[in-house]
Amino acid sequence: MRDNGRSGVPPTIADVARAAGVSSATAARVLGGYGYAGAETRQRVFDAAKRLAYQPNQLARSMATGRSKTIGVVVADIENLYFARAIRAISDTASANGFGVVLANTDEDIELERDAVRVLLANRVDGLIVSPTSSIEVDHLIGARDMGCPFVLLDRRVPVLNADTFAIDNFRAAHEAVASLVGRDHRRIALVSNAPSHGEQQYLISSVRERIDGYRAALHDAGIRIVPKLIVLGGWDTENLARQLRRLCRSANRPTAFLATDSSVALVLLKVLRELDLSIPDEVSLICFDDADWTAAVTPPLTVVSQPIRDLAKAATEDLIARLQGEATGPAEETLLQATLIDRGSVSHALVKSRIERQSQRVGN
Amino acid sequence: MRDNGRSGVPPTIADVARAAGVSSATAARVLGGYGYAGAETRQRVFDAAKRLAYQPNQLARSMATGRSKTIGVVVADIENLYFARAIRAISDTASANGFGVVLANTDEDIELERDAVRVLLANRVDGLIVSPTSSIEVDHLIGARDMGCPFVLLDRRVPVLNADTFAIDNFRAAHEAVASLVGRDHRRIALVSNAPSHGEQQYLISSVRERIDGYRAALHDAGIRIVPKLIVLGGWDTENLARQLRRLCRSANRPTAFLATDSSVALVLLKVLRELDLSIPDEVSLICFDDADWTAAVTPPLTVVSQPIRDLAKAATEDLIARLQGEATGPAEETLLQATLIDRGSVSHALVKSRIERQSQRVGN
DNA sequence: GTGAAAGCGCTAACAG
DNA sequence: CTGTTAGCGCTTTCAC
Repeated sequence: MRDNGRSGVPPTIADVARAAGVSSATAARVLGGYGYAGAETRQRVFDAAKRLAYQPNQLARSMATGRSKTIGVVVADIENLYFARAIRAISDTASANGFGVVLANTDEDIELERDAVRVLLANRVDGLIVSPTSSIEVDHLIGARDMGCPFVLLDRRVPVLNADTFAIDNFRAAHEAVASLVGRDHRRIALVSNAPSHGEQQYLISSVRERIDGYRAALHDAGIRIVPKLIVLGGWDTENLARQLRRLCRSANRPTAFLATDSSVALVLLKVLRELDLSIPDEVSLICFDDADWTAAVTPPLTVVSQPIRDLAKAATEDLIARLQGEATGPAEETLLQATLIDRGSVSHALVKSRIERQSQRVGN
Repeated sequence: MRDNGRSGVPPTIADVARAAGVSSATAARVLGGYGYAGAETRQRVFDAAKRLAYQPNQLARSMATGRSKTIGVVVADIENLYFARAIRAISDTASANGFGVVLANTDEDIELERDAVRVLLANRVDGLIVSPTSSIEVDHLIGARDMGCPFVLLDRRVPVLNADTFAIDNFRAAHEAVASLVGRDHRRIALVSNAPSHGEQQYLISSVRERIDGYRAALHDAGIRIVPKLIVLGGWDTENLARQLRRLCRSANRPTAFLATDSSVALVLLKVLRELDLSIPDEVSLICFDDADWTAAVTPPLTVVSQPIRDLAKAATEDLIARLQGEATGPAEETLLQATLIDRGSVSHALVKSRIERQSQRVGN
């Protein structure tokens, strides 16, 4: 009754072996590509396999070998361009190495992250690529490692974990961006992020924290006083962020330039500026992180900090796989890639504005 | 030597059973939540499990039950906003139902799609959600079904497959968009897509084909002649698309309005228009499919056809899971959701332009 | 209620 | 080179 055709029940190695007239061990060896097998036997097995449309059962294989050839990916949100690019690169790199990818979103919620890791562990992924929400609550990651499931960190650093980490040099990137604004005589420069506002410094995800540090350092280097109000944190709440920005832009001391920590923040800012009828770059200059495709198509095109996230994700995946395969067993390493400032024209000289105004008045417009 | 601590080897049900002083069958019953178990036994098992930090091995479970509690998702490209949203919704819906998601990209390449399906099948996903690249080469999908792996179609229809399908009413959406342009006196309306240009009608993915049909019908209804040159197909090649658009915009009979079949196409168009210094909506009107977040933030905000892709993806996932669980065993059904035209201001009256020009000349500007 | 035992499909020694 | 034989960790009859 078994395998009497193509009806619902996939053929097993035993079926193939029977059809080929060999033992299932032999069939397994040729189909699995390990161990020896005579040329003719080999052929017979392949033929039989093709005839029955045999598909190896990776589950059984994993069961027997103890390794599933899959890696788990834990990020905040696939819809976020940055992570989408990362996942794409991870997925490509993984399948090029014969690994599958199983996905989990956390929405920056530590409980969801815990769940996600638990599920992935239950599915016996061989390793994890994680962009952790918290740099404090990391017990589940330690637990994963204890259970023999290694992980690498992507985009965010958590020193206590002592794990291979792949990130941007955020300090430097922010420093460079702010310095370029300072170089055009901007002095009231705001930093805008979606990150949570409540907590202490240490509760911020490392990337944001480092960007803030870079921002501060650049201002400090230029001898510009740091104004706390110019650091705007939205707390993952777009409406809230928009409100804060509106208030800031209406205040007497409106910033002349903004640094947005990602493209979705830039979008909020763009909307607010349009509401208030403030033009870029004449009245307000803007730089944002992430070279989203739309940033080059809008008017004016946006000056951005381009992050090599695909390279980062690829490197992370290759590193994880190398470790899984026993190569690369050294101590934890940190790979820091440099971001690139792409000047497109959303930044102008801070004085242009007042010059224009004076000019207009003279003309009597 | 086994399980002497938290060292690399995860505890099994047998370990828990031993620690609880019961048989592994009993431990399995309480941990697996099936079959009977005395209240006290139950407690002892739970305690032991917690003490050992036991994590069920989903692989072994799948092996024994024959079902893996995972679904495979096959789409063209995660980086594409539309699919990213879909995947997010699928992933959320799946995990709400205790299912995992494993991912595969095809890049609109039929060979990659075949590979992807093969890998997913090998991993014994219980079912598939597919956005097929071709409506012709679908043997691998039929094969999957024959092997007992059911699938639902997302976004694209393939009637011969006779599978549950979840898509937008693309004909109607395009018809409505074009009609709204016609209503503002546009008569030279171009349709722009990334889809391949070479093949016959039938080789186009269904969504694009239906949008073209809707476009044609709307023009026909308005008594406007259809000009083949106004249907621009890029063939997944952005540069090529840009070239064609540039040529079209420079021609004497430049279209007064464009319908872009997705937001990435709109991006290309936006860039070309900026190059040629054509302003929206005064000189050119534009509607694009997909309510990408940036479309509302740019100047002017773009009028879009908003597709309920998240709802679609959620419905697809729920339907698949229902079928997997034996509920919903009826014949294949097609779920067509309606898109919504969101008017934001990138469309103006076709005559405005000439009127403005005449005015300017009168003023002598 | 609980335990013993037989698989799920494959790999991995180990003989021959 | 090829066949035999144990498992991998869990579920699932079937007795007790």
